[in-house]
Amino acid sequence: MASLGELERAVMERLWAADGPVAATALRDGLADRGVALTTVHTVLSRLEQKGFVVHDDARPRRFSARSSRADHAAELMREVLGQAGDRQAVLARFVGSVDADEARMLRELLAGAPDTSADAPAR
Amino acid sequence: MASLGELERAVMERLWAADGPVAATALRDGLADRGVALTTVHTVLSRLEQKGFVVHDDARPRRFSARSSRADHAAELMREVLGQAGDRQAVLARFVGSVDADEARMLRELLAGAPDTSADAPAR
DNA sequence: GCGTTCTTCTACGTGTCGTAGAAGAACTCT
DNA sequence: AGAGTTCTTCTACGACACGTAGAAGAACGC
Repeated sequence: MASLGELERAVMERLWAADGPVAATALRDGLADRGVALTTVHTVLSRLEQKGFVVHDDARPRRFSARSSRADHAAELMREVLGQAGDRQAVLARFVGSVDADEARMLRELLAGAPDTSADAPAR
Repeated sequence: MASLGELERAVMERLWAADGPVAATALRDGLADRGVALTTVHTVLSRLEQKGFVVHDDARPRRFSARSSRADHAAELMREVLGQAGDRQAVLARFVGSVDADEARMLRELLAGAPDTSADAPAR
């Protein structure tokens, strides 16, 4: 799994927060606190594209968007961790043991709502 | 969160698999396929200690052991991902939507077993 | 057409990680 | 105790990822 650097994560955060494609200039402005140059933003965007996290359209001022939602990304990471961890049951036990009451409730509801076979993974 | 390199992960894997402290030489032998030198193993162990993943006793041929179990580590990673991800509900929904029937069953059982407030997070 | 803006190429500094030699410390065995 | 063996620590280097951005060329607006 490719993990993200500091700036890369910040950029993804902006893309996830946006409700549509975003131009590089807008991203630079959003990252004004960091004072990064536009070219820096472009470099990062290229790298994110190579890693498969970002795509851009071919409109003239290019617009970039995240390939998957923040939630999808996070869920995928969780899956990955679980998958690579040998004893899934043990991991899930520790995980469930550490969630707070709120999260436990959410999990119960989600598990109740989604019948077993779960052939319903939304198209994504 | 400090993530692990290739060799670092391999070493952790051995430590997790072992049922007790392990000497550096044993680790090197376990990693024979890689043909790493003993000093390399030591360097990696030092770095892992700095990162808080490993501790060693003061017996003379030093013995190293993982600070937390593989399952604990994985569960902690899952927590971390969930925590940093803004909308926990959305993430959990995606996650639950992606687990297989087996995992769903485990989760249900674990959630049924552990009462709500979960004021039982082990000292650690 | 001409200035402005965007895109792409190339590059460098820093930090992390794999890799290990050298030198010193400690142990074992006789 | 002495000598050889083994372990530990220090130091270092190359590769690669990432933050950073300048320069040069491409496309656009007017």
